[in-house]
Amino acid sequence: MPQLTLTAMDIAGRKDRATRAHDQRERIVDAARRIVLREGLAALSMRKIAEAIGYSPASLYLYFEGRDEIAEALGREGYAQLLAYLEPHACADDARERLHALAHAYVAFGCDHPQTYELIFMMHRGRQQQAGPHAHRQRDAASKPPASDARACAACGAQLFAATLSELILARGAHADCGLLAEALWATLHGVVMLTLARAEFAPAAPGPLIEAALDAWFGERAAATLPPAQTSGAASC
Amino acid sequence: MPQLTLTAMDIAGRKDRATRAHDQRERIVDAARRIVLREGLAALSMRKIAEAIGYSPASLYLYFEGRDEIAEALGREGYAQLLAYLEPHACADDARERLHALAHAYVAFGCDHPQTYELIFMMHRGRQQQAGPHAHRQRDAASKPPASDARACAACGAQLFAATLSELILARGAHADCGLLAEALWATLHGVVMLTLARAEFAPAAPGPLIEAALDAWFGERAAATLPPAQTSGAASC
DNA sequence: GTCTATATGTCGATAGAC
DNA sequence: GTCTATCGACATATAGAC
Repeated sequence: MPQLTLTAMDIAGRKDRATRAHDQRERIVDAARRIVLREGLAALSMRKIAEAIGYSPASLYLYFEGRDEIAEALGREGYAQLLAYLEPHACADDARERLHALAHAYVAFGCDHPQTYELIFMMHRGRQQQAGPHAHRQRDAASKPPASDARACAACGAQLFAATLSELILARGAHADCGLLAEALWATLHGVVMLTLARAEFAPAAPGPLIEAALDAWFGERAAATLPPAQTSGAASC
Repeated sequence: MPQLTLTAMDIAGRKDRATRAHDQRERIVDAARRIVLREGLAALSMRKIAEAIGYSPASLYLYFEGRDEIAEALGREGYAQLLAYLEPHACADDARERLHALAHAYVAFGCDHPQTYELIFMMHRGRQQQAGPHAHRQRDAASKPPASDARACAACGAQLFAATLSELILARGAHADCGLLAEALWATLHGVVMLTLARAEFAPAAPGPLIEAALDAWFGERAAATLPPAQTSGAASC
């Protein structure tokens, strides 16, 4: 049965091809990650990636549509890194303890891995239309999903804290709009990170005490009974 | 007295020259501002500025050392704009009312003038070393002051709120570390703005209620007695 | 599948004529 | 003081040979 054998080989060949393509994509992303970690997202370019893996720039287009797709892959990866980094800090039994640990870890991650944090939350800015003459075609084509998994990450920043926060509040018998407070908490931590990364002059002298003060005022023991009630507008309460 | 006349003319001439130079600088900055407002800071280039005012790119270097100096001038201007925007919102007699108005106005300014906000707080990022081959000379020369008035703006973000905040807290007889809380408040508002500017998916559904919730939890009437005490570490208390 | 070569555009900054 | 011309570098992306 030569047909069967041929079919089997076809399948094997297809698998091989798929695997090789996958490996190449990984090599490319690896090189891209090294560049971003060393020089920042703004310095990422097809040429540099190609040079780093001994390719010609043209070959990269066999595996990725362009720079943006590579950057997006790095962003996904970065978000996974952030989650992995936070996970061990979410193990405390006490909700309050857990919330504090998570908050400090979040800021620590952002400050210690600025390039990765930038990848996650700042993919958009700069280099808006600095591309070549064919960029508009790319843009039109890429306008299908503004970001394939953007919605998945959407409120994820807040959701990182929402569960713990709701547990904390419920345990105290208080009734508050957890979604709103989680967003506020996320914004605060994000703000601390961004101010720190923006300029040394903007950074809070000591982020640690600042985070403590913020959490204490919001969720400290003495604040237990004073949380604002769920509001009529906006996000669903917990 | 020909000497005197000559001297007088010299002085007049010098004044003229200085005035003209000043006018030219203004023309340049005006054009630069228009470009940034229309296309963002990343799109600001010497060539575009020159074209906008009918100059050759080379001529700009007679009035500015380079792109960075122009951007810095725009940043100063943007900060002044922010202050001017906030001022009318700081007129309420009641400290609590004033704090709320300031907070909302701050976020509104950032969201409504993203390019200007970027100019103030994100001058640093991207385009780090995207310049030409002679950029290193520039960098060496410019390394005297990392930013001439950076120190002046340093904790200004927090200071925008510190006075009102301290008044509010003192009025209630509570004792808290105003500096720390002011920084936390600033970080929160900055975070809200940045998340909003970064991506629609990140932005809080409604910034208004979020700000209200944050302020209420921190400084709401029911939170009056529960503010965290001044801490031993960090900034000076008020 | 990979590369060379190229098209097309961007930029900062300078030298030297006028 | 202003411009032309240019240097030297960056980029995205494609066409077509091998």
